[in-house]
Amino acid sequence: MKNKRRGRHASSSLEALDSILRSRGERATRQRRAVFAALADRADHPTAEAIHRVTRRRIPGLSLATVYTSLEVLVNAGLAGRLSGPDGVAHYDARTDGHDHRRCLGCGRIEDLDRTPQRTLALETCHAPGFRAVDCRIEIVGYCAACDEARGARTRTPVAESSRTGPTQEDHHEPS
Amino acid sequence: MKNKRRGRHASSSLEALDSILRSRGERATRQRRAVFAALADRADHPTAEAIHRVTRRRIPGLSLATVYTSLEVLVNAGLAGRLSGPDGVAHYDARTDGHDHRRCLGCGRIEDLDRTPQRTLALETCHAPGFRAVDCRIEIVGYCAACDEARGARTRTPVAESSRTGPTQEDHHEPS
DNA sequence: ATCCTTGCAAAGCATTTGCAGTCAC
DNA sequence: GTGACTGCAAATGCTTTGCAAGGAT
Repeated sequence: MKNKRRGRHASSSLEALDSILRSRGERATRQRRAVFAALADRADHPTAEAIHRVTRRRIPGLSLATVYTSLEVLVNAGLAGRLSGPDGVAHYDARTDGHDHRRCLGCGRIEDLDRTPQRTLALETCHAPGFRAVDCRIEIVGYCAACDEARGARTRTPVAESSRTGPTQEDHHEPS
Repeated sequence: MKNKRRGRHASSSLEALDSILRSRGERATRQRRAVFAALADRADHPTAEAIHRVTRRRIPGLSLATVYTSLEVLVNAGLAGRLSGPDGVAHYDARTDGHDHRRCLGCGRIEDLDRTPQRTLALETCHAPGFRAVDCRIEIVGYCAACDEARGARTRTPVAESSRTGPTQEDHHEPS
């Protein structure tokens, strides 16, 4: 089963984590390392609760509140990104380079898209007078192969950005 | 004062509202008409609470819960769109055609962008195998002229998608 | 030794829901 | 007249916060 991508930049980044945090006057605690490692270990974009479930296995007493504050620290330090979507819950991203996302309306899964031409174009053309652009967020919305097939020939209503009542599953399966 | 854009498609759409709702077996109530009118009346992208403040002037007893459910009905009927962003609150949009947005990190204001080349490109190229794309959401993030100037030469940290602790103002000024 | 962090629980928000009264049909 | 809709308030779910105990520097 697809275990590609696991531990992709965990090695290099985990070493940098300590010094980056310390250089910001913040402490490199076991909890923050675990949260960061759990995030860097995954190619999907887990929620705080998903990260909590994983990290709790290594650190049983770790609380969800700490996961939230640790993620906040990581985001502020530029070591993680936060994604907000129609589901109303925050998803976190170990990648901090500019890239696009693809969200499945069926299962809620968010995937990375690399070097898309529309991102390049958007960053080139978005510098309108009267607005200083610093970034752009691009998200392709649709159905992944599994969900598209599962729905079959059902209600194929082209969704815009509706359905907060949409996907419930967030977290496919985590490694044991 | 910039009152351009007010009532842009209110006339045509307000007439259609009743029949569209009725054709869906739903009722065209005074509250829903007011919510829709308030939304169509504005070029910015108000929150439910902002719409509540405006509609309450016409219908004093109108509750925030009703605004929420009315907006839900409108979104489901394809008469409005919902925007979710890093601020954690839902913004609503009277425009239902595909278009991009530009969000100011200073004041939180969201503006429409018409026919951007990156949207065309994104919709053309996003049909990857194993994914059926139905839409794309593109948001340019940065600072509007006023906010850019107000910040002056301050902390010009290029923001990615961080700062939930960012903008507080959501709603410039509403017509009395 | 200092004081930043954690864990717990409680508070905060935005949004949803249950129920009785009301209104559109 | 009937059943959907509203208004109120309470409930929900995600996220943040206050405080005492614990841990990193």
